[in-house]
Amino acid sequence: MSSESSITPKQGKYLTFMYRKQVEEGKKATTTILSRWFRVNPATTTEILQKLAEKNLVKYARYYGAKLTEKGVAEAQKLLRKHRVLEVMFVNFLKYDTQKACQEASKIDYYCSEDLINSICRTYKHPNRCPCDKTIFDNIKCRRQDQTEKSASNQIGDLDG
Amino acid sequence: MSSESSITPKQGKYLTFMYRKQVEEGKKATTTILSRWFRVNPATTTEILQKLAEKNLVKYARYYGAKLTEKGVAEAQKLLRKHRVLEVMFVNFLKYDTQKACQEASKIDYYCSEDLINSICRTYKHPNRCPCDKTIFDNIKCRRQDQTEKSASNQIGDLDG
DNA sequence: ATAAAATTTAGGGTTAACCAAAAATTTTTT
DNA sequence: AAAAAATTTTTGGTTAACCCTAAATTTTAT
Repeated sequence: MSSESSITPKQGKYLTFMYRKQVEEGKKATTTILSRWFRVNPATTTEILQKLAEKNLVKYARYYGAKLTEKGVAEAQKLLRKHRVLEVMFVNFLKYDTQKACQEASKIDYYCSEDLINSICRTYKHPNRCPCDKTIFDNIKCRRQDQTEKSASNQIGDLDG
Repeated sequence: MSSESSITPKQGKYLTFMYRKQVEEGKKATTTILSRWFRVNPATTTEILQKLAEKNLVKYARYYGAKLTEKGVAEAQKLLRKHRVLEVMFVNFLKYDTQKACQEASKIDYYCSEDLINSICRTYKHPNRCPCDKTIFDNIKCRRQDQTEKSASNQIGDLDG
């Protein structure tokens, strides 16, 4: 249930990077480009691409590269929304410049619950642009101010404050 | 450098839990107590305790339990500060109740940079109590509004927004 | 049609977390 | 003080995420 995300942090980074390249820039994210960006051996990139393919987030044909599936696009947008909503907050609330906002958002976006992001999003009246003017994808639940989330009580290892 | 934290997320959870028990409640966090709290096999707890001992965060003598070292206390306080500063923000800015604030803070505290936490802390004029009235430890750098942090440019795999 | 470049396979490695079962140690009962 | 019980540790695993080099394969550019 809830499956907040069945992908790993690194897989998330790959998805969002591929999204930017493919969807937003109309370019193709080749194995080389990915491996250079993430500074890993191409073999590592291939491996991750294959994992993403297993999860149907990417359509992968060897030697021909990988393309985000609908599911992959959705997942990337989910992550980018988190990232960009955080950026909005960091710029507005903490007066960060866009670059720093991006850096700090990158460190935690993956770990932020959708609920938390929605709260921030509502606070800022559902912004549709991040500080660097990229789209913040719409989220129906958020717009509905959906309180459906059961406040899952007694989480393991929580309450450490 | 900067070593923002050489401990793993789980190790961090252990440290903060032990801190609460030992320092704040004057009790002892035995292997059984820890393994029950984290819902893991006692063997797993022993293993983690040994790792913490290797890192000098805990003084560990088999069968006699573990105690936080000075270094361990410092590390725990660093993490608890992050946690509690986040709670302050969630309660004030997002109008979360203390329980929810705690839950959401637990998900990201470890991953938040000290710099980010300091920015939030400054915004709230260095609060010394979290919403559940626990201490927020002082941080000299933060009080000094220390801008020393080099904005480490070009982080690998960042800029995914 | 080759040579060069890109990509994948094959076969590795490390580290974090986890577990069950057996052994060791301490604690509690009787 | 033994025996029994409870706790803790050791032993010997597992899985998953990332990462690598070197060799093979496929594509591309000449």
